[in-house]
Amino acid sequence: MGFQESFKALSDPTRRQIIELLRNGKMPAGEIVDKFQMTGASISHHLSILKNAGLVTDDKQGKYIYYELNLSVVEEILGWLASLKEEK
Amino acid sequence: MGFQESFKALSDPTRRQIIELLRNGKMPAGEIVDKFQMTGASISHHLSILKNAGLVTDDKQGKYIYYELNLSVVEEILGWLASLKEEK
DNA sequence: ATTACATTTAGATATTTATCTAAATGTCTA
DNA sequence: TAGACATTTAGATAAATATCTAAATGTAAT
Repeated sequence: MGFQESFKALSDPTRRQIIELLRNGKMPAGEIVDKFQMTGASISHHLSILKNAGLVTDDKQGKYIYYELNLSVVEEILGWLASLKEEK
Repeated sequence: MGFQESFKALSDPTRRQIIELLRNGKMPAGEIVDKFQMTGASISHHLSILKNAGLVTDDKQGKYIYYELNLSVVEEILGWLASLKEEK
């Protein structure tokens, strides 16, 4: 993980929308797919990038894989950005 | 501008380092170049991406071009990230 | 005016990335 | 156990990106 992957993950508009969707709680992959005009394979790719960056976690429950926002990574990024406001 | 360009700009490690350098105040392009093992042309390219994203401003004074961090864009990103902590 | 300096622009190349279609994997249900 | 469903993986392609060298631009100093 690290900022590299986090910011790269956030630099794509589809992935930012996915993250916004997940603000209200976990959601299965298929339901996420339904919100976009893009193949499931593409969304799956985006989800794996978000997961790799630590921004989401996944939880397999039988047929479904639930994705959930991981706020601790969001906090790390917030911390870095906030530090820019102070001289070193 | 917009989040698209901001996050893309922040997704490169060289550009994040440039931003950290500018935490302590403005700096001319050449001095920034000196901090990296990369050609001036490449740094210039990175600076133009940061500028295009609104993350830095430039101020030409004779021979030198001073770059300065623009915290208002940092604040916008902070705002978006912070909003992820609240349900919609 | 010439030269030197500071920075950017242009053009080229190799790498990364977003997306697609098709195929594979795993799980449930009839 | 077949078939349907949910999701991912593989492989391909087009577009974007980071970097370089070389050339251009603009400014200052001699």
